[in-house]
Amino acid sequence: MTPRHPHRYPRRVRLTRSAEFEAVFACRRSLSLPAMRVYWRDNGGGGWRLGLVVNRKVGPAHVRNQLKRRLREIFRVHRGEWQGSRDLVLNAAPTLARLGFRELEASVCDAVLRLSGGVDPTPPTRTPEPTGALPEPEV
RNA sequence: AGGGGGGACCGGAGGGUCGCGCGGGCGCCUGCGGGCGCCCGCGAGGAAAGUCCGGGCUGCAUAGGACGGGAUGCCUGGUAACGCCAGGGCGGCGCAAGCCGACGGAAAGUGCCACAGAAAAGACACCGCCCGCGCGAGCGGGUAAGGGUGAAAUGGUGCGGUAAGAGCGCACCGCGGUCCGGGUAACCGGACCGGCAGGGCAAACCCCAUCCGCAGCAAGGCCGAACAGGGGGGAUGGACUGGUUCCGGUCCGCUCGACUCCCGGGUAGGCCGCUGGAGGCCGCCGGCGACGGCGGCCCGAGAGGAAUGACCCUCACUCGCCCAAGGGCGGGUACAGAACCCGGCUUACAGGUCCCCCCUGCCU
RNA sequence: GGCGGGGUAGCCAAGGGGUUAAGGCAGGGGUUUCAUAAGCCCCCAUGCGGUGGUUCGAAUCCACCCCCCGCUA
Repeated sequence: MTPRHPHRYPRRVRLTRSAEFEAVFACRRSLSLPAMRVYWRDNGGGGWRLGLVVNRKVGPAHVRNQLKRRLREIFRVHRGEWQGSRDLVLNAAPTLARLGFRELEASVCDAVLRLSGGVDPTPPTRTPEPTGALPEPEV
């Protein structure tokens, strides 16, 4: 990692082709929240990568575009803080577009934290996630 | 000063930090496909929207044409083209500036006009009115002015006329025709003639005039894996076994399969199309104008699971609260995001700027 | 992005200028029955996605918007 620019967002950390999206969906691991649905898959190193799904129910084109830009911005800033290495696909619900940037940021970070619950070496000892028995390869 | 009408335009401004896309330059790395870093430049709209029209572009089809189908619809221009625009005509609204108008044809034909009404199209006479006959009920005839029905009933007003009436006659208006004048034309004006030809609906079928091949960048073209499959060629082999090491024998294959080479089509993916154009700005000239001509200057997005975001500061506008002017605190700043490119139309839109014109009131 | 199709009672829907906008399912009320189901009768109002226009008259014809569903990788 380049110490000078820790918050880069180059194209290679995005999911850019159908096969990559299909691979994430094929893992059949997801987390459903009121505001979004999160699919993920371990990609075996290389850091976190992001794919976005925002369908027309969310709003008109400029609303969808702004939402995707904000989600990318959140991912760019927080990507280095998260442990592990995974591909994420966020499927946004219509209510997500009504959130301000700060609320959006909090809800995305919360979602990532929750799906990392089973992986984190210091798991929160509260209620275990239903998918706690992840076949997590060693870090 | 108040009210109203028309046109053109802007659609937050400045700065900072992090980040993204494209182009250029330099450096480093490379498995030569590219990757990374630094610097510079550029990076959504007036509607980018709806996809309602028109064109360019691309492919397919096509001898020419007709039929079918669709579109347009006062005239003349503008334009690459248009259902757009400009000017003009006609009709309607407004005191006016101005605004609005699907504005060809119903004597080419077909069809429809519910209910009511006598009668809904070249048909008819309910109540009336008048004349004749009859004691009378009524009958025969004349009439379409009046009543009544209806969205719509054979032109309107007035005078004459008559038994009562009627374009029956006359004047004006309307309508039709011919001629003259103005205008490129739509149309306008005038003279004469005709007593009137004739209901409405063409966003009913239709007729007339003009225009239109079909599809759309997911068009179309190039490269092209893995895997499966197509076509053509090359090469003939494998197993077992007998004996005088060089000859045989049996079985299978020999149009299959396997091997190898070549060719062509497709898929994932990549590249081109992809942005310099009916382009923008300024000036001059022609034109009432839309627009055109000439000259100069400029380059202003090219993504592809899809680049414009996040945060902070100052200012502007606006709303609410506190409040003595002043200010303080908090909130908001529209409609909305390029996807091949243009010309229009339509729809959405906080707020604001400039110019011209009309009406009313007051002052000079 | 491009190209098609469609909006009629809660649901499925016919009607394509004429005055009560068919019919079926569901729901409600009544009748029948000892009771239930079935049957029979009645009900769902100003309404045909909105806004204008044409017409005497519009769900129907025309224009413009809104929404929904397909096709095209």
